[in-house]
Amino acid sequence: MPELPEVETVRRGLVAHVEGFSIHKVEIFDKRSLKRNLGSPKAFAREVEGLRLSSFERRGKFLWIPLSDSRCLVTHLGMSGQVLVRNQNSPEDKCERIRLGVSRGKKTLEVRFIDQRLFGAMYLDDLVTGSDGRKIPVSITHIAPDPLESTFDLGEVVTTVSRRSAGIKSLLLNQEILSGIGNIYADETLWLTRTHYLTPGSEISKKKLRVIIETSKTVLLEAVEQGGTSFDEQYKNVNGESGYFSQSLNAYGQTGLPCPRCQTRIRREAWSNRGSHFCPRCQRPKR
DNA sequence: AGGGTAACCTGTATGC
DNA sequence: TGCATACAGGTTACCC
Repeated sequence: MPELPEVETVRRGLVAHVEGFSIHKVEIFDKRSLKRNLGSPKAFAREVEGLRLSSFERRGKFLWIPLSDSRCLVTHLGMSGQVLVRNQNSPEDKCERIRLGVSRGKKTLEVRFIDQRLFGAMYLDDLVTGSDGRKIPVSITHIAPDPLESTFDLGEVVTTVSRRSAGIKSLLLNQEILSGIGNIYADETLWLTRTHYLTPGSEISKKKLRVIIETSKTVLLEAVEQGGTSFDEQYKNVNGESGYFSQSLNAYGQTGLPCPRCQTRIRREAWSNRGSHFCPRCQRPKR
């Protein structure tokens, strides 16, 4: 479910509601949500309890809380993960997998990790200094900077993409080239730039690649401003509220609806175990 | 090395 | 109602 804008919305929600709180209790309802954690669930709880939530970091779709100079708690939401901040004794949420009891002074709250499909996870990890000098979890050293990071190198990404023969969509989704883009924002970026999703990266001019990557950044930023994209119960911010970017979608999930530019019906094609949405007229394949 | 595909899971919507 | 199928905001392991 969550791509960069949704994860950033969650991050901001945590900053607003639980920054400076300390973890006093850990409850694990489903161990499968710790699948990327190296130690046992007990060791996880032991290490996390007592620690202070001093800051919330993000790269692409990965979120982490530094716990010391060399350790952190990483959260990845997978396809269906949510983080909700609830009052103590709030009604139960479906598919809650992990609960962190947090408090500051007299104020006590719960940070609930919800995940229907179990593709997401929370796990403890070591922090290392990445190539750009930023401290990141070891497990994400292969994840490239996202377009919203100050170290993001547009020229480098354009060069990489221009050397690849894979389709532009799979390159935009490749988190080792640039991170944060998922199926929604890839389809939206390609619609905005009138690009067919199967066009090989090497067949697109550098000038146009530059426009495509810059457009992806604009789309991500606008979606962050709208609080992300929600079309069902699967994505909510930390308060359980929906984001509004779904109202701005031009292609993703718009199958059969008129293209906002030319009125041709948006088509969905099965692609790589998922779907690709595009306008067959505005986004013709290069012949 | 790079590209494509299947696998990991659960829940909901749709059609017969 | 019951059953089968399709589909869902991601990542990774494993083929070629």
